[in-house]
Amino acid sequence: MSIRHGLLALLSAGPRYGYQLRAEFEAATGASWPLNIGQVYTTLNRAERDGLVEIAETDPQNRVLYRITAAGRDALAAWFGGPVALTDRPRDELAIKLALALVAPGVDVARVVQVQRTATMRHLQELTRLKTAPEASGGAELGWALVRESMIFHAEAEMRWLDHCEAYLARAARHPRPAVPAGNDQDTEAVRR
Amino acid sequence: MSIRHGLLALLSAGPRYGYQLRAEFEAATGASWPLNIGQVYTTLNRAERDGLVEIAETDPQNRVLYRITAAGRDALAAWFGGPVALTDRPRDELAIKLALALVAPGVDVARVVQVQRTATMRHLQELTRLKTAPEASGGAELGWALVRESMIFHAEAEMRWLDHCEAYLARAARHPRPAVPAGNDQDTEAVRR
DNA sequence: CGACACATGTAACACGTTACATGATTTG
DNA sequence: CAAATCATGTAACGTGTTACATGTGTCG
Repeated sequence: MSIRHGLLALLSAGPRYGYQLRAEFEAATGASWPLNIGQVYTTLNRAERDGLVEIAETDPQNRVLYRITAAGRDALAAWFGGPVALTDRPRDELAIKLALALVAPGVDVARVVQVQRTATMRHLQELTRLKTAPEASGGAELGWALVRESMIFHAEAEMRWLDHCEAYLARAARHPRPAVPAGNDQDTEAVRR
Repeated sequence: MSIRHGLLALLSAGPRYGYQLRAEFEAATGASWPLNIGQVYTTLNRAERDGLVEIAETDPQNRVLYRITAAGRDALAAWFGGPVALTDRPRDELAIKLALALVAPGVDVARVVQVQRTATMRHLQELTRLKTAPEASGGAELGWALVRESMIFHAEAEMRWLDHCEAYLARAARHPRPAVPAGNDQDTEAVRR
């Protein structure tokens, strides 16, 4: 629901039209997550369906202006007023991947960790490089800085976690699990009952 | 696509049926993201449609066993072989929220940060509490430990980021932006052309 | 028997994403 | 004029999510 709320936030400053919303959304977040223009219109339609926005009028240039409604302001206030909960967050694909690499037979977990480390490291370097880059356009530079820092912090956390995993695996290698004796991959345990 | 690949990973150890897949998936990830049983069947159907799995046979107990196909093994190998890319990851709702709180009029950004900090802190405490909890069932304890650590690392990163944001805001408060003089929230800038 | 867990499946919906169609306007 | 950009919209599809329907087996 981040796009929906994001558009509501922009509309809370006054009526906007579709293209303008995309431009301002990307300006505010530093275009970290490019927003397809079609998505803006579908999201606006659904928000209108739900009574959060309404069509205000038409521009001098014949552009369709959307206005936030009272219900929309309520939804926005609820968004800003409460935290982003755990349950709101999507599954962490990397964590799932590693956890399942452990139970899937014939997967070189250490290699998976290494590949990810390389990619995350490259990502992290790119982000830090951007930090010192001469930011051209003025304006909502602040938001992009915050988003960028968020990405950096999470990438660093991921690097640390990968180190952690590697250490864990190294320890597990020294104290190996008995593992399945024969080559019978087929039947492990049925679901417990 | 994490669920799809997750099921493929489990099926790579041999044929499984729906309920079993859910049980093993949750066991491997520590039930961090509870998996609705309906989701398992729809995902299996779609994977079958795409030729990644096929129905193997029926159990002694009349349960429908799915088997991974060669194409499924290829897809799985590609998943494990490559990193989780940036573009694969969903939008970070918290970062978007903060970035837009900066540009939305009349939002107390510092309060948003504080509310989030409280929630994340509580989350972090719960996670560290779980770390020392006496884990009952044996088995795939390792995966859950890794997932839990991942959550902890990311929660810590979020706390640090929130501190960072607060410092940023405090600095901005000492060097305030001119801000809009009158009460005219309506029209900011049109999209640049 | 009745309640409960197991087991499979379908239907409907949400959001996000892409591709496409259609004009108007600008610009080289 | 031709190409590009602006601007709005629609159609189709993907995954994820929930609710519901249905039947079987078990256990008190």
